[in-house]
Amino acid sequence: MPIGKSVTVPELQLSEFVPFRLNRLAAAVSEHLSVIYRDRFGLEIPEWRVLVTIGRHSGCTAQQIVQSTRMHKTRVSRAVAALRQRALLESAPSTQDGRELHLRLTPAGRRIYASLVPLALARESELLACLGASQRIALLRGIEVLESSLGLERE
Amino acid sequence: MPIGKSVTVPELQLSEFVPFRLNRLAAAVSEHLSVIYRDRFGLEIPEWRVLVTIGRHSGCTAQQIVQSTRMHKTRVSRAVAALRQRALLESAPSTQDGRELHLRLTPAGRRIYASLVPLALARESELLACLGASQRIALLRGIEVLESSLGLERE
DNA sequence: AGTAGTTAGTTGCGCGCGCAACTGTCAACG
DNA sequence: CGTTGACAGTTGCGCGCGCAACTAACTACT
Repeated sequence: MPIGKSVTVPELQLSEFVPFRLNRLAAAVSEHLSVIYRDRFGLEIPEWRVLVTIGRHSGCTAQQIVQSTRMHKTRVSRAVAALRQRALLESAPSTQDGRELHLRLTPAGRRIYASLVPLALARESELLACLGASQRIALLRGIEVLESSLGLERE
Repeated sequence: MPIGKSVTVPELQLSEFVPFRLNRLAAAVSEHLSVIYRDRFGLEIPEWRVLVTIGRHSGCTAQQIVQSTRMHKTRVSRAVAALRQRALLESAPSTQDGRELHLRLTPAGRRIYASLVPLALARESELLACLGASQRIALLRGIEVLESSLGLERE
């Protein structure tokens, strides 16, 4: 047995720690994107997500938005209320299930959706433009593996 | 000119939209990690980050933590206050600059730090275990490119 | 030395979030 | 048919966050 401390204390450099880096990166990407939905249309992230989901899946319910976005149901509820307040969406009770509300965009909501989507997609392309084609594929593949490992995107 | 709609409205599937996926992934990873620092030690993310930073860079100032973590200075200030409250760190005014406070872990803080770091590193390894070696390298490389493209990790 | 501008850190305030509890509706079962 | 439990969606509450304003201390310039 050697004398003295033989164990080296492991070091944790936060800027190389993957969970921290992912959080910081996600925050920066959100900030980068927010000029599209916040500065130009006065939407916050929850509203933006709800708007986009309903725009793609007209007539869906809040519960479906909860499942697909993994947002808390109160967050969805409040985002829906805010969009309804601004007359960007309307809700109608389901005929089959009186608890559910089917959500649809109003014409005003569709107009915003139609102008927002191309801008957001362009912003995404712009974000990924710093990556080569194979780099981009590898990155997305890695994210995909992590997602399924963590049980995300189950539907 | 063709008759009818010739433009196809671009679609945005949230679950394939990179900014959304990054946010969702980062949240899941944080959740996955939080059992280490929250459930076992009652620390929240800001406290955890401050603790780890001071553990690595003893005597640093709050401002240095702000720069390296990119947290808002009020968040750092409150995390420092919480850790001081629990007697996990102590602060001493700088002799060169009376505005600065040099932060050090107390023995109790060092004990927590010493038990926390190996657990966190193990959790990180566990997270990345679903990736092959080359996949992992490619993912981290992609993250790195995005970080520098967004102006992160400037120091 | 005195003043103006800057910086480190703290604090009051409003707001959005998640939790827990609630209402109303549906399905199952005796 | 009435009761029980589950589910969709909303709301009251406490809390942590970021913003803006503040104090105190440093720097620069005259």
